[in-house]
Amino acid sequence: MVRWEPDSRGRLAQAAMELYGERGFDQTTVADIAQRAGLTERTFFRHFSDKREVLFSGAHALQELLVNAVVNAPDSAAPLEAVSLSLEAAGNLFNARRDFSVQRQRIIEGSAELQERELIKLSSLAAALANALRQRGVADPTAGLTGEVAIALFKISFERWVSSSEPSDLAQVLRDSLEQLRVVTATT
Amino acid sequence: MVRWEPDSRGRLAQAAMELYGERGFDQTTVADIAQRAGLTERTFFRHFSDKREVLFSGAHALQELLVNAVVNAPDSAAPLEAVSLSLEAAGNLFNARRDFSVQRQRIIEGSAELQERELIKLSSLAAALANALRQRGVADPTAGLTGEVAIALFKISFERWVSSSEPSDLAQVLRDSLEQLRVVTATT
DNA sequence: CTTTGAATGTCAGTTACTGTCATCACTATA
DNA sequence: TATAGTGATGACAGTAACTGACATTCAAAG
Repeated sequence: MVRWEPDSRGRLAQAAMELYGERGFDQTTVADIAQRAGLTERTFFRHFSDKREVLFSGAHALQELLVNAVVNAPDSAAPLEAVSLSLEAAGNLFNARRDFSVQRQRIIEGSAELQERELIKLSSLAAALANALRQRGVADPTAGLTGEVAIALFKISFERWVSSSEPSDLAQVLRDSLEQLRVVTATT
Repeated sequence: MVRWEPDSRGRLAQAAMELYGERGFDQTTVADIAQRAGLTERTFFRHFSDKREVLFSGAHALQELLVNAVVNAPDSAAPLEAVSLSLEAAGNLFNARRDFSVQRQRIIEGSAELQERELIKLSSLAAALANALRQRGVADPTAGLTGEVAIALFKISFERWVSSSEPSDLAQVLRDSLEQLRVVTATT
């Protein structure tokens, strides 16, 4: 017989997702989450730095994916092409988890606090992409600018992807958005 | 003789700026701020929705400026040109308050909470710009994308502008960044 | 002089989060 | 087998951001 039920962290994350979905983020206390998971409030904060972080624990993996894709892009790829390849890889990752993504996004849209956390995670991704580009020898301000533009593309595309009625291919939406960007920035 | 010293809100804002600058945001309590302003904690929260908002009360005016500039841009202006005019106007506004901007940015950089708030304000600006473009008849996804790109340009430019040793012209930095963007997105 | 009203004070309460110490089984090592 | 860790959890007190409810103040309107 085990001392404690296994996977406390996973149980906490699941309880949190359920409660955020049922009552909304603001109407859920950490005590509620801990109780549903059969643990104490203190233990929640040992696994997650704050009440919001439960929804963003995947950000680290996403950042690694994006950065690796940029670093491993062919030498011939221009900065924007490199981050496009990177976004494409991320797009395929999300395609496999569309239902989860939609549910999660619905929760986030219901809370300003969660939107703030989402934005700072995206900002961190932009910085990481910029760093990866610098590793490729891209100078500033191009590196920083391309990182920000990549995240802007991702935001717009992700938004369209989760809100479309029939499931679509995020990677394709991303390519379309890039094409739109090229049109918008083209000098007449 | 007056009932209370005048301009409670202004005194609170000044006390907050001073204390955030002296000890940092995290090391300042609302009680500290209220005491320095000669008021109570409760009164602070009557003037500012939370501890962070003191630093962002100017966001509304900035949004109005940006939106108006887009709406009033010549009909002949393409979407990206319209937001560029808008950013140019904002640039001139900030040029007049560079010292304040630098001080404020230093405070924000010292606190993740403040960075989150800054990002959601910028995101709100992007949405407002997108709406202004739609008023001009720009369709989605171009409107949303252009709004996000404008904010990306602003972020990158503002960052460079506040961190440069010798004062420069933010409007000029913005123009340079736009030129960089055009280079980055140009199809080879 | 009375009344009214906007701005402030007072105070109790909730909740996110932290620090500290105790507890409990499992594990390695003597 | 005994004993000393070790890692995860519980228990509990404390801080600080914020909220709601009600009292207070004093200028201005009547």
